[in-house]
Amino acid sequence: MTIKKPANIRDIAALAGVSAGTVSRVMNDKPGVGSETRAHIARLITEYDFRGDSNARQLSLGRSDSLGVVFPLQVSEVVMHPVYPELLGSISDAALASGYDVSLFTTTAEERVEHIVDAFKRKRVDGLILPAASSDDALIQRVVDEGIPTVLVGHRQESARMTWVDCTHDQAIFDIATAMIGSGRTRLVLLNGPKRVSAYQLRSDGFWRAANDARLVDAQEIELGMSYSSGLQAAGDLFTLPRPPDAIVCSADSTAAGVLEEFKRAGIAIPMTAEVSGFDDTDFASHSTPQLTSVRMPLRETGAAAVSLLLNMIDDRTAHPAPRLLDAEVVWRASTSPVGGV
Amino acid sequence: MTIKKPANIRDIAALAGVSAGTVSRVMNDKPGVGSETRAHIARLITEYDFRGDSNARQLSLGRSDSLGVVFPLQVSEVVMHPVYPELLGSISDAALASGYDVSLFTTTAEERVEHIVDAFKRKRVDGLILPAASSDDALIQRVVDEGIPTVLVGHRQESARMTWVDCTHDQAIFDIATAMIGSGRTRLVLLNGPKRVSAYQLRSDGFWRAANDARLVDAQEIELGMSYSSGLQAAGDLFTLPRPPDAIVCSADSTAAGVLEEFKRAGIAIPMTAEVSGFDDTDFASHSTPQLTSVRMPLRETGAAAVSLLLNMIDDRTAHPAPRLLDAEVVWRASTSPVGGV
DNA sequence: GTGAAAGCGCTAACAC
DNA sequence: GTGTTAGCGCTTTCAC
Repeated sequence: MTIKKPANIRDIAALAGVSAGTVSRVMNDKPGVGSETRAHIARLITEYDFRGDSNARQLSLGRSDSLGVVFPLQVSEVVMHPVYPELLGSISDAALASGYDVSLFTTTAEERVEHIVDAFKRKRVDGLILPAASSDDALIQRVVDEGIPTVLVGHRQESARMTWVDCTHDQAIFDIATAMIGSGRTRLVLLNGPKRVSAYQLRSDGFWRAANDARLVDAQEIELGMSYSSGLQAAGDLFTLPRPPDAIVCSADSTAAGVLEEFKRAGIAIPMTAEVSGFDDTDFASHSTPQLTSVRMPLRETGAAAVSLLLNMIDDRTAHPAPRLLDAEVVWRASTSPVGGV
Repeated sequence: MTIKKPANIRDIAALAGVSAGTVSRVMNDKPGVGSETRAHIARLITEYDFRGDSNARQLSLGRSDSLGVVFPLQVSEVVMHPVYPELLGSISDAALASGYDVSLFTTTAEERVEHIVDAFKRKRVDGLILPAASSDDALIQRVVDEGIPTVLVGHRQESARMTWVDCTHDQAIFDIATAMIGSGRTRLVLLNGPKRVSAYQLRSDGFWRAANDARLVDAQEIELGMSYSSGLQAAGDLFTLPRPPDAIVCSADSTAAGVLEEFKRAGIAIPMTAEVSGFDDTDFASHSTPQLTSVRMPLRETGAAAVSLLLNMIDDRTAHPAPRLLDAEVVWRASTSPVGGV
């Protein structure tokens, strides 16, 4: 004969001969229960595999213990594709470690913005992590208007209930471009994504700061999709010019891979005739010929920091945690000359 | 003077001079409300931007309107990396279209299995979509035991409350290998992922079916991680053999990219000396030199089908929808000889 | 067609 | 220490 499974906290209470309140105290590790009673109740909870109903708990508490994460996951050339899975994984891990679930929203398309705001208003999520936002993102404005606790990742903008986490894209690109110039290059090109995406704007900033510091006259920036094919094509185009570049800084390894391939086809020696760098430090970068200088972003730290800041804002309605700027690391490899010259 | 925002359904009811029940009927498009009353209440709801509290609704209804999706998102060589974002995006889109949210779980590691079961038992999710499962997955057993409505993606296993969606990995690889044999190749190699992952087992099946049908004696399968670097290395190793292969079937474009690169280094002509194929039909495949024959999986359809089957099982506790097998498509390109021989 | 009332299962303030 | 009580905000019978 099988034990009828107790359905709710009152059933457990009845079994233990106590009241529901006492069981609640035990389940939430609250004080005010005698150690024997506590042990007894704990045993019953385990025995009957009782978990409670989170909807009821959340209704009572007025919160959802759930974070919304907004990711434009559609495969798109615009988007910094390789970083998403890892970032998402790290956010999820960090949330879980703090007892939060992650609710996923996959686009910021105009018609979906209201769905995200709605999720907050209906108390489905307590706050938002919003990566890769651009300054003209409609969702940002709404989030500010509604006072939704929000942490931006990769876009630096603050307001009362909004802060950000980012890494030093600009400094990394500055360091790379400066090293290229230091090794004698004068005709630099940046193959960049669209600058309305903050991460790309920052890379542009770093690139131009390096070019201007060195009073370079031949630097240029080209905006394109961050794909293998666009790198391939851009490299082809550039080398039909009368004075082709001698250094190409790419905002993605995928684009750099296209450049490498086209250079191979065209017989252009790397790094002798032209230096090339990538971004994202993918598996490709460490195994291409030549190996590709690239930039490693601190993705797991970024995710963890975003969760930590957000929980901070959720727990304390008046908190306004300072933004976090983490270090991106340049991984120097053979596609650029050694730092500091030939 | 700003209007004090009505906090709950009773406030709206008071404003409309009706009872909460009536407002509830309007919000859920239920019959039994006069059209004038309905219009009036609808107007107030819009005016005050009232949404209701989903925790309360869920408590009352006993469900969460939320689907759990389990994705091992940690960057890993074992995992079919490029398909995840798109699959996840399509699941999310389909769920949203049916009024469901998506709750994300990022690992099936032993210690996390209970967390996922827990989420169901606490009514945080109504069911599970579980992609890329392998047959020895501990979560599958738990899910069956607990009777959690579940749809497997990429692993074919059924039980009372569990069904699956998959595509024809095996047939695609069979077609490719058969075409290679048809164009005169006799020494085929499959570079495959670990066979405990069902998708890789199926590719193995298709490969060996083709090899056996043709009574090939020189076919072999090598298990490795599905990365660029493992393709690079495997290709190098294979061509130190006395009788190197004349056709390499890869279970991922990333691996095929490594093979292509190594062949280029070694001066092996493709497809003349050896044919090569990939899987996933990434951007690389359509732009490499030579362009890469690859397999395009119906990812968006897969996600949509998974959601549809799952909602079916959630709505009807006795439903046991038939599994869905979708077609994977071989995209023939220059890295293999034309279908049917030279 | 609409209102009243009884839950859904939990938490927390207040008694004792 | 522990029980009692009053919600949390919604849905849904059951009257009228």
